Amino acid sequence: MTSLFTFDLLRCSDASSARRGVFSTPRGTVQTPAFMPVGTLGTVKGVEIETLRASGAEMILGNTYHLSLRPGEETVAALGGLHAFSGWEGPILTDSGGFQIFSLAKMAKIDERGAVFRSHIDGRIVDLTPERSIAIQEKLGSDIAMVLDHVVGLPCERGRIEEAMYRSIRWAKRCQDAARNPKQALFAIVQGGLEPDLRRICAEELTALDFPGYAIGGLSVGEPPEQMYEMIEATVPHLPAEKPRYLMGVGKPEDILNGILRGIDLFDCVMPTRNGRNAMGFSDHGPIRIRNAKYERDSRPLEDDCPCPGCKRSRGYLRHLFLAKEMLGPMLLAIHNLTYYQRLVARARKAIEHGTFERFYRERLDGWSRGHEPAV
RNA sequence: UCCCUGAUAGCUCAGUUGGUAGAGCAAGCGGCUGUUAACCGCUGGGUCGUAGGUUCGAGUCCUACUCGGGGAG
Repeated sequence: MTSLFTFDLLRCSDASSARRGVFSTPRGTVQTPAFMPVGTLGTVKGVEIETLRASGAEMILGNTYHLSLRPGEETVAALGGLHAFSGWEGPILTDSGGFQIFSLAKMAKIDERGAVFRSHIDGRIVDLTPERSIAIQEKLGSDIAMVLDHVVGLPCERGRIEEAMYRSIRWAKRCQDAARNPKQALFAIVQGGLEPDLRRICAEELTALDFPGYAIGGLSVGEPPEQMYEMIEATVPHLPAEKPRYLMGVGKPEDILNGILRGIDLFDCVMPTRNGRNAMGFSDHGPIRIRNAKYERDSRPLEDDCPCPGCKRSRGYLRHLFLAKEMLGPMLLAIHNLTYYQRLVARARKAIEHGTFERFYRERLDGWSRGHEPAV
């Protein structure tokens, strides 16, 4: 496993925990810090493969729970695995279904064995255990599998956080024992809510189990961003420096830079695609709500220097597409946002290489907080 | 010429036995963080066709008129 998956640190910042690395997998390398678009059902919604590649994405996500319900991991395997099935030839990371235990909690019963779901599609019972999650992910054939974890919403009383955290460690061990495929790396997930000492304990115990990568989970589930940043700071020092660190489900552009500043290497989030479909475009000047009337006759692109296909059109045109409910509107804004996120992490990588990341960080946060651009 | 029927928000329409009006869509704005989301939420907006009458009180009842739809001759 160590030979197939390597993580090389090219440079670590002197002034912060930011670091520039390369994560290598049998299906290609990933320049870090990296942002991974979310492709829950074997597609990054509304974005074709070449476009996704052109946006700069190197690794994408898939989801164990969703794909096992539809079309089913056996079907994906029969069609050649998730890569052949979807057409994405680069690295794929599959989430374990742990987040769905949380987000579909009304339909799930959780105990030490695992979680029993009612399918959100047809109400059928789904039995998701650590072993089953690994078996599904091996059938899907992703390059990185995630351990099944127990996520709790925040804020939450310490007792429940602690219980879920220790259970997550035991489930991580069971996932590790169940994993068979040497071509698939298994990442562990640190839980512990907003309790710094629980975060530390979890990080240390998982580190002792020696995983090829570590994720920080259970954040951006209701807590203010400052608390999320504090939890990253409480966790990162207790993770092995030579392994990639993945902040799950995060986040807004400012969250990404705050994560990088604190030593995170990998990010994923639905925000660029979902918010894009919902008519919000990201930019260096903050969000652009393209439905707003002020863009009706705005001939400028979303961003002047963006190479994405959406930025070959005017804001007025993009607004028209949304008001007319044309599917191209959501597609173009999703593509723009993915491109924006990729350009953001690319700039961050360059800045780390040049030893100027902290300045880049301050300039960007300042630009977003000013929140407006020069008048037309 | 007569009879019937309709006129309520920008649009299509609800409005119980009379107690000064609602919905959907549209519009404006906001939210979205390991996707149950091309989704969800909030807001604005109407001298109830016009003029009279009955009534304590009329979008609701009566009369006339205007405009639209249907029918008879």
